[in-house]
Amino acid sequence: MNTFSAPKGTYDLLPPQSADFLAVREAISAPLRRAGYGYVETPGFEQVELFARGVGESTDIVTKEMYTLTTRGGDELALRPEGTASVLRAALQGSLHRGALPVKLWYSGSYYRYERPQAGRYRHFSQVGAEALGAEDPALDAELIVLAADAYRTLGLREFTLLLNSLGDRECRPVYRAALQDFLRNLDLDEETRARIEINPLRVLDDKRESVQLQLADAPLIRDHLCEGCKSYHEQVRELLTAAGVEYRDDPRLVRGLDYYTRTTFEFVHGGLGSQSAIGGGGRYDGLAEMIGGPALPSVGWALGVDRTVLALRAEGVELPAGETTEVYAVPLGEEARRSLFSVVTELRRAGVAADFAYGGKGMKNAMKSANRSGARYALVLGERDLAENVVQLKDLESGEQTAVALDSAVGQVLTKLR
RNA sequence: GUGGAUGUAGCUCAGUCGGUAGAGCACCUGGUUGUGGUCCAGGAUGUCGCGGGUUCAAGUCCCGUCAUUCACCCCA
Repeated sequence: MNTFSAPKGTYDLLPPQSADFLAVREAISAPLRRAGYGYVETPGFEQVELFARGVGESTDIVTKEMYTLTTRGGDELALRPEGTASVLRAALQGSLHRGALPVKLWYSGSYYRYERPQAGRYRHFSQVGAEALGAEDPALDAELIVLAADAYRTLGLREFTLLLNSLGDRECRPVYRAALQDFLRNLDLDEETRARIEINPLRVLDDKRESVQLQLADAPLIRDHLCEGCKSYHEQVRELLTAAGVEYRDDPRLVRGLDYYTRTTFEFVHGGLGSQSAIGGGGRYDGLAEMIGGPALPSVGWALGVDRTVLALRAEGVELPAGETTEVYAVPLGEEARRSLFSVVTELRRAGVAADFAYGGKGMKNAMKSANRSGARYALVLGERDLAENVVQLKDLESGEQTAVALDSAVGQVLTKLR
């Protein structure tokens, strides 16, 4: 038995399932690259303060879910719990915001949160994200949402819903916040929730407990408190989405767990994951750059959960196309054959053919079994008899037909057969 | 942090009333001296999560513990 196992809440990605993850990352990122988003990669850890100020001191992410550490030099660091704060920090540090705006960036990586593991919730998880920095334009919000929805569709995902809301801006949100607090303070709630009313009242709307939801029926909604600017901005985003054929559902209660969101807020939810239904989400964060010490830089972005998207695809029974499969499998018999065939395989690979080789000195029978399992269409069999005649046996594994071809024309023959 | 469920072969699981373990799949060997997928024959594999208790006897009953898992909370 293994002495070690992956830490709680983590898992290893192994073949063949790992191919699904690569396919999901590719399907999400390819459209971003085509839409002018450049690749950005930031460290796996940052100063704790960046997340505390960026994500929000009052959020669960910062107060109880970060993996923090103190270096020998005394720096307080945290494994990144999300991507936006890091990417914005990197863009500011690299002065990208001094060039043409918006700056459009995409990224893919691992994130860490210390939470109780559960279906679709891991301590180490994988996201692909996109951020568009430095422009206040409803079309930019719409662009990102359309790119995400289209990526899901391309993967074959069907049963997801896009929830849309506006959280207002620094002008109208405080007014709403106060109105909501007045309402919430009169409800019958537990101590922890009462505390939340004072720190982050909007998040109370997100409570799933029925006893809480029943009391929230008449809660004031942000949409009735939006200022003219926010109202018109949100309306434009909605129109652009509709024009693009992207379906959405207005959800006036949609709140996100990160404090930096303003105006447009959205979440993609899927019913097949158990209780963790969000497969992706994001929104506009016009004040974040200033919160982490930069200039005003209105921005919008999202992150899609790779693990959760894979779970959603499995829940819908979507089969992703398999990745690279072996086309030709080489079976050598004996030392001399091994040397010759190895060169053939190398040449095939250099010519772009997916070729594999029976390593480990297997017997004929075993080697053929491996050839079969590799999924290869053709096998190349080389033994002493063939060497004596300077030929190699080219076998079609589907039909079982086998023909001898000249050893030095083998690569060409295989290429002709395959193409 | 709170609550529920489950831990038996590599995987999925069965195991009756307590009598020291079984199936399917996968794997290996042979049937075939140099030919796979099908078929046939044979084979290997277990700290029954761990520790303790009850008992003549524990995979089975009791207690503890660890792990996994689901839900709350929170979020991707």
